[in-house]
Amino acid sequence: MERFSFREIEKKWQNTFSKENLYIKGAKKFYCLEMFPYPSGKIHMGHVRNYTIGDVIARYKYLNGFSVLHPMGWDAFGLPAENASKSNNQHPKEWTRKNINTMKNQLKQLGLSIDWSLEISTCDKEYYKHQQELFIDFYNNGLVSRKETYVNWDPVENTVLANEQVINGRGWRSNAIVERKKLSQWFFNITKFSNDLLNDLEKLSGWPVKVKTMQKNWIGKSQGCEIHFRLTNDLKKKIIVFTTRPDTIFGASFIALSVDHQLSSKFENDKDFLKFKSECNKTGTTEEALANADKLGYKTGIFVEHPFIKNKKIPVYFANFVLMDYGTGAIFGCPAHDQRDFDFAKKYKLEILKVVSNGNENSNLKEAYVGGGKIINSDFLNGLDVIKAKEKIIKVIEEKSIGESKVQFRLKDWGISRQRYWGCPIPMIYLKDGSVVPVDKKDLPVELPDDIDLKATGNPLETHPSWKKTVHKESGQEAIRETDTLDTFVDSSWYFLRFCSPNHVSSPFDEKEINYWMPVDQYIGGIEHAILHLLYSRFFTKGISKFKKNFNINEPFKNLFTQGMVCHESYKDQNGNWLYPDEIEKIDSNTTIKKSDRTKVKVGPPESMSKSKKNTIDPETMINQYGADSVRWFILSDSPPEKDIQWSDTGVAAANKFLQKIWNLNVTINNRSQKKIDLIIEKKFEDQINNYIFKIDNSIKNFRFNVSIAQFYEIYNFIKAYLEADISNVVLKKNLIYIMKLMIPFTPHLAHECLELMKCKNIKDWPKIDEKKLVLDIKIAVQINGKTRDILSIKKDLNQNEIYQNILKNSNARKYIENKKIKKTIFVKNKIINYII
RNA sequence: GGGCAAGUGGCGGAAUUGGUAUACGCGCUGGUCUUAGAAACCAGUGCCGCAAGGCUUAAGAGUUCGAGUCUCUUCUUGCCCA
Repeated sequence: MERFSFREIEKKWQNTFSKENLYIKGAKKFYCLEMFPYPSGKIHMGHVRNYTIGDVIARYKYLNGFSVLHPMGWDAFGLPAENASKSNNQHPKEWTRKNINTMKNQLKQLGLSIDWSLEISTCDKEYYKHQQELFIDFYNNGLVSRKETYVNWDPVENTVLANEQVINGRGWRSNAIVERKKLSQWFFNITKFSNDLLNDLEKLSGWPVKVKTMQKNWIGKSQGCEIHFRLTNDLKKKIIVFTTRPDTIFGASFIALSVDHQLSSKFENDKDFLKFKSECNKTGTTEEALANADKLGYKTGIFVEHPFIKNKKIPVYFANFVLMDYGTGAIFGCPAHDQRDFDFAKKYKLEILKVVSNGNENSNLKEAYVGGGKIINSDFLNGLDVIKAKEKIIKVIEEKSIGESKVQFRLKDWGISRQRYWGCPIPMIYLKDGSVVPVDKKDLPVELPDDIDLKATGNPLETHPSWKKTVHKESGQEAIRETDTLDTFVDSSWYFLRFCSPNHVSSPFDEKEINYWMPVDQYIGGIEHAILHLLYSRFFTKGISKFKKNFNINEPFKNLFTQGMVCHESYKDQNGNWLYPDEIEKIDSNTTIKKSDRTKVKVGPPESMSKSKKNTIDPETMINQYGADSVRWFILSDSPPEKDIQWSDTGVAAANKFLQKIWNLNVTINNRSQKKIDLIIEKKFEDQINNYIFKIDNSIKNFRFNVSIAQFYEIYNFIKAYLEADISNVVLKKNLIYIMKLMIPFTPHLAHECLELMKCKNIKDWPKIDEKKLVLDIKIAVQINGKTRDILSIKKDLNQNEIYQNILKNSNARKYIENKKIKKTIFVKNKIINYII
């Protein structure tokens, strides 16, 4: 048998692919986009899976006559480049370029249908120049502001972290305990779009429900109200609190203020208070940190009146779990029905009064009861359920003018300042007279300086001897540049727009191209970006549509697919050190040993591949060993794309074997000597192939690539069984060509090579299904009392009686119905007959 | 604690959406070929049983002529939010 040499063939076809142009604009367009990678060094299996899935879709659409935009680029700014440069003394620019080159070559080896002429890199000044322009546009349209706020400060990375970068109170990268620090920061006013971002989720029918739910929870719209509490010693003054549970007002036993509340000015000279305040600043700002932190309070000695209970005085505290940027920076505490309030009340021995019945009114609470129920101990609210009580109390509060209904969002403005070098400079300057203005658009880009001191601590742009000094041309004033750079999430919030016209010089994008290609028809990436990247991209799209007149896009991604992770077992030796898969050997199903010293190895469960656990498989090694087609085939074959997949060496070897068989089948049929022809056999053969085409086409459309691949295995067995049958070479070849065309999206190199062997000229002609032939010989299930007793192969459309006669003649179900009284017959034509006896 | 998924052989998984449960692959067993091994090829492989047959989709109930699929309860796992 001829051996299929994937090395030669893959190289040959990659050359051809690079010359193909998928996106000649036609009547039907399809924008297929996978999340672009961070150039960290080499590609990993997660990339292979992501881009293979994308390539199947892109090629499928291309072969079905669509103009396909299938670009690739690099999310090239970010902290790792800076860290790497510190440890190996290489400039971030060089490090990044080197990685991009490596990874680009690796991606090319996968045989992806990517149009590399569209390549962009976010660290190129040609890209970030336009980003700076967009920033200024956002600024001029009131969508950027500068605020002094508390931020999550990572003391190891020396930088500000977004809330989502804080995990369990620690920095996501450094694992250092996060502190609260007050800084002046630039913000995108994403909260101006809170309602749109929430409501438009409903339009996104092509998104996974799961992702939409996560975004909905993240935006977190809640109905609540403000309530005014008058100070007992000065009735003209009041504290305004915000609450989402006004129905629990009768259970209020304290007021808690943020340490930054206006009232704190009274305590500026109070040493104890200042000490308390600095203590508070050690707590992070995430909800989780606040919930888990020890509840600390500082008693002010001030009291307020309860708005509904005469002569009830409520003490006022400063508390560490109340933040100034949530609501009004003041809350009322109802310990019985809020866990934080409960913890606080226990600590400071405050009253805990139940106002919502948990069904057991006289018991003492061990923790807060946050469920629903009837209101009790609450005067005019008694007997109402929580929802009704909320409506009523808000109405009363508004009537008495002691507060008002308010909608609150959990979503906060997007802090984008980073005290880092390797990012897009924020194009703002600070004038001598104290004003802050954008850089003149004509002077863009504000370029990153190359000559920086990587060893120095702090922000290299800040410490650079001259870079930040500039002059404001309009006024002639000396000025200082903003030395913070943009969060890298900004870079990825509009790259999908840039891809539509990546070489457009005069503006970020050519609006004609945008309106042709956008929205992205299929976006593919990891679930880890379910909230931030996708939310920010949606915000950017909505923001741009506010100031670009001809920009008609409201949502960037029409369909979203989130693929699962690639997993592998992990291995630990006797000393607890992680081992790479190629350092171990499996003796039998229970024993795994370390190759070097034959000691036993502990095998851990399959987990997401990560460098720290050494459970990684290098794609390039696999491609060299088995070929790109085999790797693509395996990564699609074993699990549905949205689920996690376990990497298996035997699996990829099996893929390789099968592809070899496919090649041999093509060679065999190509050289086959002509047989007798039996038209009935030929028809049966062609009808069955027609069925397979239908199933494969369907499974590709539904992202069930593992099912498509199982079909190819069946087809192989099916065709092979016909090689010696009375069937003409013309029919065999014609149908094999159909199958090879179906294989192009999965194994493009092999499929093209086979089609060339078969002298197929018209590649771009996806096999059509003959709908009429779809159901061929009928198999009907024969059931007795709902139990299947036989399956009959019969002619189509037989009636009940004909089938009954058939059973009596041919079926071993006969014994169940012969001489029995049939009470009832359930008959579904061409599917099932069920006799009840 | 709340929300959302999911639970099918030794393993990954399939099931035309309420109508043949276990497709396809891996693994395993036997065979052919070979000095031997590897590769390749052929056959078998849910469980119990010699067989006829019976049982089986986490557990239990329900709806239905018929449930892996729909409803309820319980258990387990994963993810997200707290």
